[in-house]
Amino acid sequence: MPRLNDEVKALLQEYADLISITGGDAFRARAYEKAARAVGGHPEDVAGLDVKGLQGIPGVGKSTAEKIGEYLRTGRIEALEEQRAKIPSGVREVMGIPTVGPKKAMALYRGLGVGSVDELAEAARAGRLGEVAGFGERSAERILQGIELRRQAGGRIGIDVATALAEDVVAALSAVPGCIRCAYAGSLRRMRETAGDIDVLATAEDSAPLMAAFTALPYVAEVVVAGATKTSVRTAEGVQVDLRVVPPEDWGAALVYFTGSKAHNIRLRRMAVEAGLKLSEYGLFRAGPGGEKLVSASEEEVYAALGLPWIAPPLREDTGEIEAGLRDELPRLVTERDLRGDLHTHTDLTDGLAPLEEMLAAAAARGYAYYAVTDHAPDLVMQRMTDEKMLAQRALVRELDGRYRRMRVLHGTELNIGPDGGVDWPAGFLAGFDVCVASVHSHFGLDRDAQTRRLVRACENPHVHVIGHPTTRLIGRRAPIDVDLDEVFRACARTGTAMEINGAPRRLDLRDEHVRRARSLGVRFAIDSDAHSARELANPRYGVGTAQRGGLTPEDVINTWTWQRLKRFLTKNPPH
DNA sequence: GCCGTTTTCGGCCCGACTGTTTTCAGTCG
Repeated sequence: MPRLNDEVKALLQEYADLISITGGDAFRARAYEKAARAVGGHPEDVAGLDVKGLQGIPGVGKSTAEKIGEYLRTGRIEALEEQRAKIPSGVREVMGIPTVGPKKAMALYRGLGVGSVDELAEAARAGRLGEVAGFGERSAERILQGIELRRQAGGRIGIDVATALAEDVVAALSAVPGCIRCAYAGSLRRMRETAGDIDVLATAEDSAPLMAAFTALPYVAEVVVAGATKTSVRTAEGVQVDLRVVPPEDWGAALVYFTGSKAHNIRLRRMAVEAGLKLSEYGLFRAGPGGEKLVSASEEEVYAALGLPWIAPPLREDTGEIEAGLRDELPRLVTERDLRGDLHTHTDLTDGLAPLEEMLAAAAARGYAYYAVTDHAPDLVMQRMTDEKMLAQRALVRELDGRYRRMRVLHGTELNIGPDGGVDWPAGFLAGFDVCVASVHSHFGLDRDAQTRRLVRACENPHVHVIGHPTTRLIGRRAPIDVDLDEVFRACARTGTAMEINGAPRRLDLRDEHVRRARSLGVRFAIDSDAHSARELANPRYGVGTAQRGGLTPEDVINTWTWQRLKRFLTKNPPH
């Protein structure tokens, strides 16, 4: 299920981590990290490459290529196994807690025998961390905060991982003879930002072949439940996948039921009861014993029988969609097909993996009408940006613009919003960009007032068009900054600055509820990929999911607009 | 370990922040 490149990426990353933990050469560790990233972002499948071809991937040399080759041949990497034998795997998990890196993880293991996150939490609560040199009260506190953040994520998996797995299961089962329909449901269909497990629904006259095919999938590690209507498995990565097979005539009711949400379903059932009906996963029935089945075959029929239009899954949270449906005022939700361009992307001039030409070719293949290159600005020092490099890139962009018949290439940048709300360059230099995204990359700990002021000031900058990943949260890893979002939204609406819905699966920032709120205050949005490789240009599908959950229409999203209209927005004259 | 209009060795994204130190190591972006 995971692309082989992702598997290899994970192994190389693990190898790099183990080198760091065991105190190996930091540059060697970095080399493997770099290779891991490069393999993950490489457009070509590594399975089709020999050692020579693997070395064609930038950052992959002889040694790494041989290790990958070994893995493709034998399914294991000896050197990695040797490293694994040295240290419990839990130490690497401990390293995953914010503020804990390889050195601290090792110190905790050596000093206290901490070999798992649970043991770390226990030691921190018991006040034992102080026994290890370099740890004090504050660090124990921050470690516990980090663990809590992870606990809140609750072992849920990212939407990208879940989607890939779900699509693979659906494709495999759809190919089984006798399978009439198959789709995934649950929170994933509602486009929630993470998934706890994966629900797959299928119809067939005979469920046995489907169940057999399901449990035989190569990545199934354990069969949790095996029955005629429901089978649950766990993958090697620990993800639970449930398959339910229903008769073809019950597809619609089952799909409604298993898509949820629970709150939405409860509302539907209550409406059914009020109408003298009964709704279950088996259909909509007349109430009472032996009540006749009215409809069940399609979602549309079920909703219609309750007096509702079909409701898009991302809206099914009982947050007003039922009422809107009854009034026939459901929004025409924005879709991925509505997107005419991407306004936040990177190249290898900063921390992207692919050169400009490769990103442009991939963008053009997506059918975009416009595409902005927005590499990092100099205040993010590690990216080593200079005026000269940026201007040289601009010259190249101007040259390449026009190479693609239907796609306009825009030159932009991702600015850094400083603690006081200032950005990297003075107005004169900024004026040379077609589009400027401005984002917070530092000073995450400012207090609410300061954080709000800095973002408002960034909005007020006439050269800032989009606020990138506005809350800077990383799902399950970093809490959002403390900021008065309403104040910032008002500033956006007032100044004609768009809020980004960053489609990177670990960000999804703004999130659904903020989107809803911002829209009500008159804010416009940009759904961007923040791509650091050609593959990540597909990220907007997740951002679109968030936008749909927030009830956005194409009108709300500036990168669904024609270039003519977007161009006017980018001149940022306050509307009068 | 990778890489070279610095080319087969000697570099490797650099600076800020944090908490612990009493001069700095570790982590992060």
